[in-house]
Amino acid sequence: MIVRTRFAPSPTGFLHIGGARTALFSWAYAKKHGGDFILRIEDTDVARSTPEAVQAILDGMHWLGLDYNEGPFYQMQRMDRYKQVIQKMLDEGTAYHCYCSREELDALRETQTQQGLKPRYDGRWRPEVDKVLPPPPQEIPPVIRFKNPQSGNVVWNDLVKGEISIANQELDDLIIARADGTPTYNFCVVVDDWEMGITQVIRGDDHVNNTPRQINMLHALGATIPQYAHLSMILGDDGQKLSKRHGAVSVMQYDEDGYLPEAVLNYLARLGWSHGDEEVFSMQQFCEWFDLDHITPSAAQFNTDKLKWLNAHYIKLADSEYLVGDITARLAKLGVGVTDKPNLAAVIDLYKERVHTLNELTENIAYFYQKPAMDAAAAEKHLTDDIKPVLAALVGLLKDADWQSEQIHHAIEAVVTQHQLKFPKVAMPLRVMLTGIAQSPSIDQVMVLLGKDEVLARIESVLN
RNA sequence: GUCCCCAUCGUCUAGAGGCCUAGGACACCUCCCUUUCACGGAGGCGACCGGGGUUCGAAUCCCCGUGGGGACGCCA
Repeated sequence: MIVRTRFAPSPTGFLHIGGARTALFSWAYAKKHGGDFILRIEDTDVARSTPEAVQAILDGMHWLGLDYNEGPFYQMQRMDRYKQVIQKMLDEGTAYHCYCSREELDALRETQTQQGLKPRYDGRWRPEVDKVLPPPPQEIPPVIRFKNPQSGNVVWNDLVKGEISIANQELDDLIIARADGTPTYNFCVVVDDWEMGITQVIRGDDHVNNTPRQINMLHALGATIPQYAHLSMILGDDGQKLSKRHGAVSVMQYDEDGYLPEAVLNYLARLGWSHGDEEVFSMQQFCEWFDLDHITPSAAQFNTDKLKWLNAHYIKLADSEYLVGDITARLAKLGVGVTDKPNLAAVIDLYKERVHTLNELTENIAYFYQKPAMDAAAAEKHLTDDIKPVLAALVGLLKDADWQSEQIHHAIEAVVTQHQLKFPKVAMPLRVMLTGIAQSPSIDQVMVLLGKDEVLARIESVLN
């Protein structure tokens, strides 16, 4: 049987890190087994779903490179089909009308909670043999409920958590269609997973409690039950639950913050899943290795430091020419226009082994394209009066130098020897004058890229 | 409250009864490299939640406890 997995977000916000990992695992599982990965937008909550959120999810998927074989399907466009199935269930007696008002339900819940009971529908409109139902009140438009089995257990072998068993007594007759006729989440999922031929449902473990209800409905429809794999949640860096109020950010924020999708993907792959001691691997390798057996059933705390480490790794690996477009855009955001004088790819080459994010890279190289503001503390420490004559002497040598890093190095060596100094004594003030700060790559290489005119101009503007 | 789930270094994890004196990675510390800062290299620190079983033998299996999380919507 061909593997078919799906990612089914509701468009009520951006694609966050947890959703991204769920999507990644579903995607990888399909790839691994040569199956299909389907994107389904669960937009039946009309009040909260927005087209912007749909776009945000699509953008996130695209940035990560999670492509889908089918979809996106929109549940709102499948209303007719849901209604047909509901009618079928009504006809077959596996669903029924319930005329409870919201107020009545609220009151019921309150009493149960006060009594220390689990709040659930008491089945007052559930038809039974020999049970006499009251006449339907005219003023209340009914909802439709699923007639859940009342005894026995629903048991499934969760591909991540192992066997899970929930008693039907714990479940109540859930609403599958609202008073206005629109079907609800648990029902749409059932119909869609069934009709889309989903073989493995890989989703967040906040759905564990929905699973027995869905299995019961699947049974009522005579559908095949897919396998389920419930992924544990991802906690924030501080170990706290991620929420809109606390720490949850769009995956696109990582783009914004200077992370490469390769790094985010690799990081997410290792969060809750492992393949022995492997830490760094491509998505192709991941798809070959991926399995549900090695997913941790416990929640995982996000670790930005490790993500940064991976990001640094992928930045080092990245082709500098390839990064030019991205870095140009990031520089523009800082108000820095790239010129062709120092070749940007060459500048990136010089810096990409030293940074953890593309933003860091961008900030570090800005001085190549605009005069840097000089760090006062660094200037005070290194750019002392006694060194200025030495620098003036260096300027003289530099003017005649062939502009290669070796020649520049020789020039510095020459003044260093002549004045009986250590190399850093001259290199440090040069750094401060040229880059604004006391840390940079080899100063001669910086000077090569900066160009003779610019180097002399920056030095002389300080000396004069 | 009820039900469900989870539990190895600070963090992500390896571990399917003897391979465990518990391995790797991030972070941290030390040293090396060095023209500063990084990068890189070599070391170091650091964990099986507690208690009972089962077994010749348990991080691994079972039970109880404790702690954490999730779910209990005409949200998804």
